Amino acid sequence: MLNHFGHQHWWPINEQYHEIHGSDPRFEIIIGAILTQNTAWSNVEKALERLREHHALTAESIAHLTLRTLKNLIQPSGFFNQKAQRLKTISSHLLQEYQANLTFFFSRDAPTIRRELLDLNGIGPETADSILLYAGDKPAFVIDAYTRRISRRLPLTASTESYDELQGFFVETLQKRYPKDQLVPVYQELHALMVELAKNYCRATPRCDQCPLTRSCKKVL
DNA sequence: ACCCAGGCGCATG
DNA sequence: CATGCGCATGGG
Repeated sequence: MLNHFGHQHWWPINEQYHEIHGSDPRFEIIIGAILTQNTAWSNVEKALERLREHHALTAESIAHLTLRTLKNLIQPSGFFNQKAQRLKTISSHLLQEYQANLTFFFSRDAPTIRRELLDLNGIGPETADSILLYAGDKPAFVIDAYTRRISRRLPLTASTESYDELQGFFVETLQKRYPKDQLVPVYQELHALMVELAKNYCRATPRCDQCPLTRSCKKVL
């Protein structure tokens, strides 16, 4: 997939990104992970841009905005009533418990942070793992609708697997193949590549959970 | 006029 | 416990 699609460079965390956007990319990733819940990324970009224009890409600002203003800002990303509340919840949590210091927040092991995130209303397993992997550089493999679709149609696992079971399959397989210090970049790249693969060759159609992958899709694999 | 998108929480049986 | 449903927008 890497040969076919090239690097996906999702959420690059580097100095350059920080300079250009003037906000902590880790916080943007946290916000983006919530805004993209069952939503096209193009819509999330519109919402992020509006937040950036209003200097509302920090935990402090979001925690202090009125709910009404926040809903208006993120309106293009859909589900804005629930998502505005969810952004408030995570921002207030980071502010009150960690003084909005993300280095402090991420300075613990992944399972601890994961449990803490799952306790917040509006953060489920995928959102938690996306935050851990792409904002925290923590080894948390992300399972999403695309990953699940490909896994079912190959098939890689039984079709009744839970989130944790499917994640376990990927983690065990990858841990055997890569040294520990390579897992984070491998998780980041592989997840992004599977999304790209599914977008190109494995789009959702009604009652298509068992339909075979196309030949061109298998060729890439 | 449809269908789809990088889920989640809550209400039912 | 496990499905089902509502949430809302913009692009194909």
